[in-house]
Amino acid sequence: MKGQALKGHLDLLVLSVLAQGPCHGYGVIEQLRARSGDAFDLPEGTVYPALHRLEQAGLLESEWSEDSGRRRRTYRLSESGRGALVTERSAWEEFSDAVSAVLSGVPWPRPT
Amino acid sequence: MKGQALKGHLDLLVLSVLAQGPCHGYGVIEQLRARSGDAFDLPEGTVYPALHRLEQAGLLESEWSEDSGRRRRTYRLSESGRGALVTERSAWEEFSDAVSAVLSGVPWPRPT
DNA sequence: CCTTCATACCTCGGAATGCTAGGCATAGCC
DNA sequence: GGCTATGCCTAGCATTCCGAGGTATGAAGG
Repeated sequence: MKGQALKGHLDLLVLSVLAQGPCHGYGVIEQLRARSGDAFDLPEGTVYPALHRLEQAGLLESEWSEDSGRRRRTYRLSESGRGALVTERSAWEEFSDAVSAVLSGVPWPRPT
Repeated sequence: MKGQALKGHLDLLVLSVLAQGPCHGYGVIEQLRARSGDAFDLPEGTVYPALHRLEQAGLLESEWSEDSGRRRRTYRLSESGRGALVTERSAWEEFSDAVSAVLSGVPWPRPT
Protein backbone atom coordinates (compact mmCIF):
# COMPACT_ATOMS: atom_id res chain seq x y z
CA MET A 1 0.00 0.00 0.00
CA LYS A 2 1.45 3.27 -1.12
CA GLY A 3 2.41 5.87 1.46
CA GLN A 4 -0.30 7.81 3.25
CA ALA A 5 -3.02 6.92 0.77
CA LEU A 6 -5.54 6.57 3.55
CA LYS A 7 -5.37 10.20 4.52
CA GLY A 8 -8.67 11.26 5.91
CA HIS A 9 -10.14 7.80 5.88
CA LEU A 10 -8.35 6.31 8.82
CA ASP A 11 -11.09 7.29 11.22
CA LEU A 12 -13.62 5.35 9.21
CA LEU A 13 -11.44 2.27 9.26
CA VAL A 14 -10.84 2.40 12.99
CA LEU A 15 -14.49 3.00 13.74
CA SER A 16 -15.40 0.09 11.49
CA VAL A 17 -13.19 -2.30 13.37
CA LEU A 18 -14.53 -1.18 16.73
CA ALA A 19 -18.11 -1.48 15.49
CA GLN A 20 -17.56 -5.21 15.51
CA GLY A 21 -16.62 -5.31 19.16
CA PRO A 22 -14.32 -3.63 21.65
CA CYS A 23 -10.64 -3.95 20.97
CA HIS A 24 -7.32 -2.60 22.11
CA GLY A 25 -4.91 -0.63 19.97
CA TYR A 26 -2.62 -3.41 18.96
CA GLY A 27 -5.64 -5.51 18.13
CA VAL A 28 -7.05 -2.82 15.87
CA ILE A 29 -3.87 -2.92 13.82
CA GLU A 30 -4.11 -6.69 13.48
CA GLN A 31 -7.78 -6.57 12.59
CA LEU A 32 -7.16 -4.03 9.87
CA ARG A 33 -4.38 -6.10 8.43
CA ALA A 34 -6.49 -9.23 8.49
CA ARG A 35 -9.71 -7.74 7.17
CA SER A 36 -7.98 -5.90 4.35
CA GLY A 37 -6.03 -8.90 3.19
CA ASP A 38 -2.71 -7.38 4.24
CA ALA A 39 -3.38 -4.18 2.33
CA PHE A 40 -3.42 -2.11 5.50
CA ASP A 41 -0.40 -2.63 7.69
CA LEU A 42 -0.50 0.49 9.77
CA PRO A 43 2.34 1.58 12.03
CA GLU A 44 1.61 2.22 15.68
CA GLY A 45 2.53 5.84 15.28
CA THR A 46 -0.47 6.14 13.02
CA VAL A 47 -3.06 4.20 14.95
CA TYR A 48 -2.45 5.23 18.54
CA PRO A 49 -2.74 8.96 17.91
CA ALA A 50 -5.88 8.26 15.89
CA LEU A 51 -7.44 6.40 18.79
CA HIS A 52 -6.63 9.27 21.12
CA ARG A 53 -8.09 11.73 18.68
CA LEU A 54 -11.29 9.77 18.35
CA GLU A 55 -11.64 9.41 22.08
CA GLN A 56 -11.00 13.11 22.51
CA ALA A 57 -13.79 13.73 20.04
CA GLY A 58 -16.11 11.57 22.11
CA LEU A 59 -16.48 8.85 19.49
CA LEU A 60 -14.70 6.25 21.57
CA GLU A 61 -14.53 5.29 25.21
CA SER A 62 -11.61 3.46 26.72
CA GLU A 63 -10.91 1.35 29.72
CA TRP A 64 -7.70 0.00 31.15
CA SER A 65 -7.52 -3.66 31.89
CA GLU A 66 -4.92 -6.04 33.19
CA ASP A 67 -4.60 -9.27 31.31
CA SER A 68 -1.97 -11.72 32.49
CA GLY A 69 0.34 -8.98 33.70
CA ARG A 70 -0.10 -6.91 30.54
CA ARG A 71 -1.92 -3.66 30.68
CA ARG A 72 -4.25 -2.99 27.83
CA ARG A 73 -6.45 -0.14 26.88
CA THR A 74 -9.67 -1.40 25.43
CA TYR A 75 -11.64 0.91 23.18
CA ARG A 76 -15.35 0.79 22.56
CA LEU A 77 -17.63 2.75 20.24
CA SER A 78 -19.72 5.37 21.98
CA GLU A 79 -23.17 6.34 20.83
CA SER A 80 -21.68 9.33 19.05
CA GLY A 81 -19.17 7.01 17.51
CA ARG A 82 -21.89 4.83 16.11
CA GLY A 83 -23.51 7.86 14.53
CA ALA A 84 -20.19 9.08 13.20
CA LEU A 85 -19.58 5.72 11.61
CA VAL A 86 -22.84 5.93 9.69
CA THR A 87 -22.01 9.45 8.56
CA GLU A 88 -18.47 8.59 7.59
CA ARG A 89 -19.52 5.53 5.72
CA SER A 90 -21.96 7.53 3.66
CA ALA A 91 -19.26 10.08 3.00
CA TRP A 92 -16.90 7.33 1.88
CA GLU A 93 -19.45 5.90 -0.51
CA GLU A 94 -20.18 9.30 -1.95
CA PHE A 95 -16.49 10.00 -2.33
CA SER A 96 -15.76 6.63 -3.81
CA ASP A 97 -18.58 6.96 -6.32
CA ALA A 98 -17.39 10.42 -7.30
CA VAL A 99 -13.87 9.18 -7.95
CA SER A 100 -15.23 6.28 -9.97
CA ALA A 101 -17.31 8.69 -12.00
CA VAL A 102 -14.27 10.76 -12.85
CA LEU A 103 -12.20 7.69 -13.63
CA SER A 104 -14.89 6.20 -15.83
CA GLY A 105 -14.09 8.74 -18.51
CA VAL A 106 -10.46 7.68 -18.70
CA PRO A 107 -9.33 5.29 -21.41
CA TRP A 108 -7.92 2.27 -19.70
CA PRO A 109 -4.89 0.63 -21.34
CA ARG A 110 -5.83 -2.83 -20.14
CA PRO A 111 -8.28 -5.26 -21.75
CA THR A 112 -11.54 -3.57 -20.71
CA MET B 1 -18.37 16.79 0.10
CA LYS B 2 -16.75 16.82 3.48
CA GLY B 3 -13.56 18.75 4.00
CA GLN B 4 -10.31 17.34 2.63
CA ALA B 5 -11.61 13.83 2.08
CA LEU B 6 -9.65 13.62 -1.12
CA LYS B 7 -6.30 13.78 0.55
CA GLY B 8 -3.78 11.89 -1.43
CA HIS B 9 -6.13 11.23 -4.31
CA LEU B 10 -6.17 14.65 -5.87
CA ASP B 11 -3.32 13.81 -8.21
CA LEU B 12 -5.25 10.90 -9.61
CA LEU B 13 -8.26 13.10 -10.27
CA VAL B 14 -6.27 15.79 -12.01
CA LEU B 15 -4.38 13.30 -14.11
CA SER B 16 -7.65 11.66 -15.05
CA VAL B 17 -9.10 14.88 -16.34
CA LEU B 18 -6.01 15.68 -18.35
CA ALA B 19 -5.94 12.20 -19.80
CA GLN B 20 -9.01 13.18 -21.75
CA GLY B 21 -7.36 16.12 -23.39
CA PRO B 22 -5.31 19.20 -22.55
CA CYS B 23 -6.96 21.71 -20.30
CA HIS B 24 -6.18 24.80 -18.30
CA GLY B 25 -6.47 25.10 -14.55
CA TYR B 26 -9.84 26.70 -14.35
CA GLY B 27 -11.12 24.13 -16.79
CA VAL B 28 -9.84 21.26 -14.66
CA ILE B 29 -11.92 22.55 -11.78
CA GLU B 30 -15.01 22.70 -13.97
CA GLN B 31 -14.39 19.28 -15.43
CA LEU B 32 -14.06 17.75 -12.01
CA ARG B 33 -17.25 19.36 -10.85
CA ALA B 34 -19.11 18.21 -13.93
CA ARG B 35 -17.79 14.67 -14.06
CA SER B 36 -18.33 14.06 -10.38
CA GLY B 37 -21.88 15.35 -10.42
CA ASP B 38 -21.01 18.34 -8.28
CA ALA B 39 -19.37 16.20 -5.64
CA PHE B 40 -15.98 17.77 -6.25
CA ASP B 41 -16.02 21.54 -6.13
CA LEU B 42 -12.39 22.26 -5.51
CA PRO B 43 -11.05 25.67 -4.59
CA GLU B 44 -8.36 27.20 -6.75
CA GLY B 45 -5.95 27.13 -3.84
CA THR B 46 -6.16 23.38 -4.02
CA VAL B 47 -5.92 22.80 -7.73
CA TYR B 48 -3.29 25.30 -8.85
CA PRO B 49 -0.61 24.15 -6.43
CA ALA B 50 -1.42 20.59 -7.41
CA LEU B 51 -0.87 21.37 -11.07
CA HIS B 52 2.45 22.99 -10.26
CA ARG B 53 3.46 20.01 -8.19
CA LEU B 54 2.60 17.59 -10.95
CA GLU B 55 4.46 19.63 -13.51
CA GLN B 56 7.44 19.85 -11.20
CA ALA B 57 7.35 16.08 -10.96
CA GLY B 58 7.41 15.82 -14.72
CA LEU B 59 3.94 14.36 -15.04
CA LEU B 60 2.53 17.39 -16.81
CA GLU B 61 3.71 19.87 -19.38
CA SER B 62 2.29 23.34 -19.73
CA GLU B 63 2.09 26.01 -22.33
CA TRP B 64 0.91 29.59 -22.17
CA SER B 65 -1.62 30.71 -24.67
CA GLU B 66 -3.50 33.87 -25.39
CA ASP B 67 -7.19 33.49 -26.04
CA SER B 68 -9.19 36.65 -26.71
CA GLY B 69 -6.99 38.77 -24.52
CA ARG B 70 -6.92 36.25 -21.71
CA ARG B 71 -3.79 34.37 -20.90
CA ARG B 72 -4.20 30.73 -20.11
CA ARG B 73 -1.88 28.00 -19.11
CA THR B 74 -2.77 24.79 -20.80
CA TYR B 75 -1.62 21.55 -19.23
CA ARG B 76 -1.05 18.29 -20.99
CA LEU B 77 -0.15 14.82 -19.75
CA SER B 78 3.45 13.83 -20.37
CA GLU B 79 4.52 10.28 -21.04
CA SER B 80 5.49 9.93 -17.39
CA GLY B 81 2.12 11.32 -16.50
CA ARG B 82 0.39 8.66 -18.49
CA GLY B 83 2.38 6.01 -16.67
CA ALA B 84 1.67 7.61 -13.33
CA LEU B 85 -2.01 7.62 -14.09
CA VAL B 86 -1.98 3.88 -14.65
CA THR B 87 -0.07 3.34 -11.42
CA GLU B 88 -2.27 5.65 -9.42
CA ARG B 89 -5.42 4.15 -10.76
CA SER B 90 -4.29 0.69 -9.72
CA ALA B 91 -3.41 2.03 -6.32
CA TRP B 92 -6.85 3.60 -6.01
CA GLU B 93 -8.58 0.39 -6.90
CA GLU B 94 -6.51 -1.55 -4.43
CA PHE B 95 -7.18 1.01 -1.76
CA SER B 96 -10.86 1.19 -2.51
CA ASP B 97 -11.20 -2.58 -2.42
CA ALA B 98 -9.36 -2.74 0.88
CA VAL B 99 -11.67 -0.19 2.45
CA SER B 100 -14.69 -2.03 1.12
CA ALA B 101 -13.36 -5.24 2.59
CA VAL B 102 -13.04 -3.67 6.01
CA LEU B 103 -16.46 -2.07 5.75
CA SER B 104 -18.08 -5.27 4.65
CA GLY B 105 -17.83 -6.62 8.16
CA VAL B 106 -19.76 -3.73 9.66
CA PRO B 107 -23.45 -4.14 10.38
CA TRP B 108 -25.24 -1.55 8.31
CA PRO B 109 -28.34 0.04 9.82
CA ARG B 110 -29.96 0.51 6.43
CA PRO B 111 -31.81 -2.09 4.33
CA THR B 112 -28.81 -3.88 2.84
C1' DC C 1 20.54 -15.70 33.98
C1' DC C 2 20.38 -13.42 29.83
C1' DT C 3 19.06 -12.41 25.34
C1' DT C 4 15.64 -12.08 21.92
C1' DC C 5 11.17 -11.76 20.22
C1' DA C 6 6.28 -10.67 20.42
C1' DT C 7 3.00 -8.03 22.77
C1' DA C 8 1.45 -3.53 24.20
C1' DC C 9 1.62 1.16 25.23
C1' DC C 10 3.34 6.06 24.28
C1' DT C 11 5.24 10.73 22.08
C1' DC C 12 8.01 13.97 19.23
C1' DG C 13 9.00 15.98 15.02
C1' DG C 14 9.08 15.97 10.05
C1' DA C 15 6.79 15.92 5.74
C1' DA C 16 3.09 16.18 2.84
C1' DT C 17 -1.28 18.03 1.56
C1' DG C 18 -5.54 20.70 1.20
C1' DC C 19 -7.74 25.00 2.12
C1' DT C 20 -8.62 29.84 3.53
C1' DA C 21 -7.63 34.25 2.32
C1' DG C 22 -5.70 37.30 -0.05
C1' DG C 23 -3.93 39.48 -4.54
C1' DC C 24 -3.67 40.52 -9.77
C1' DA C 25 -5.61 41.16 -14.49
C1' DT C 26 -9.02 41.15 -18.52
C1' DA C 27 -13.73 40.85 -20.76
C1' DG C 28 -18.50 41.70 -20.83
C1' DC C 29 -22.64 43.59 -19.09
C1' DC C 30 -25.50 47.15 -16.93
C1' DG D 1 -17.80 53.34 -13.52
C1' DG D 2 -19.01 49.14 -11.10
C1' DC D 3 -19.95 44.32 -10.94
C1' DT D 4 -19.42 39.60 -12.27
C1' DA D 5 -17.11 35.87 -14.46
C1' DT D 6 -12.92 34.18 -16.09
C1' DG D 7 -8.22 33.10 -15.21
C1' DC D 8 -3.94 33.11 -12.87
C1' DC D 9 -1.05 33.16 -8.47
C1' DT D 10 1.04 32.74 -3.44
C1' DA D 11 1.57 32.70 1.76
C1' DG D 12 0.53 30.60 5.76
C1' DC D 13 -2.33 27.67 8.54
C1' DA D 14 -4.24 23.27 10.06
C1' DT D 15 -4.57 18.63 9.68
C1' DT D 16 -2.85 14.17 9.17
C1' DC D 17 0.20 10.22 8.60
C1' DC D 18 4.42 8.14 9.66
C1' DG D 19 9.34 7.19 11.12
C1' DA D 20 12.00 6.89 15.04
C1' DG D 21 12.58 6.47 19.46
C1' DG D 22 11.28 5.17 24.30
C1' DT D 23 9.06 2.04 28.09
C1' DA D 24 7.55 -2.43 30.00
C1' DT D 25 6.01 -7.48 30.44
C1' DG D 26 5.94 -12.51 29.18
C1' DA D 27 7.62 -16.52 26.80
C1' DA D 28 11.22 -19.13 24.66
C1' DG D 29 15.97 -20.57 23.99
C1' DG D 30 20.59 -20.85 25.14
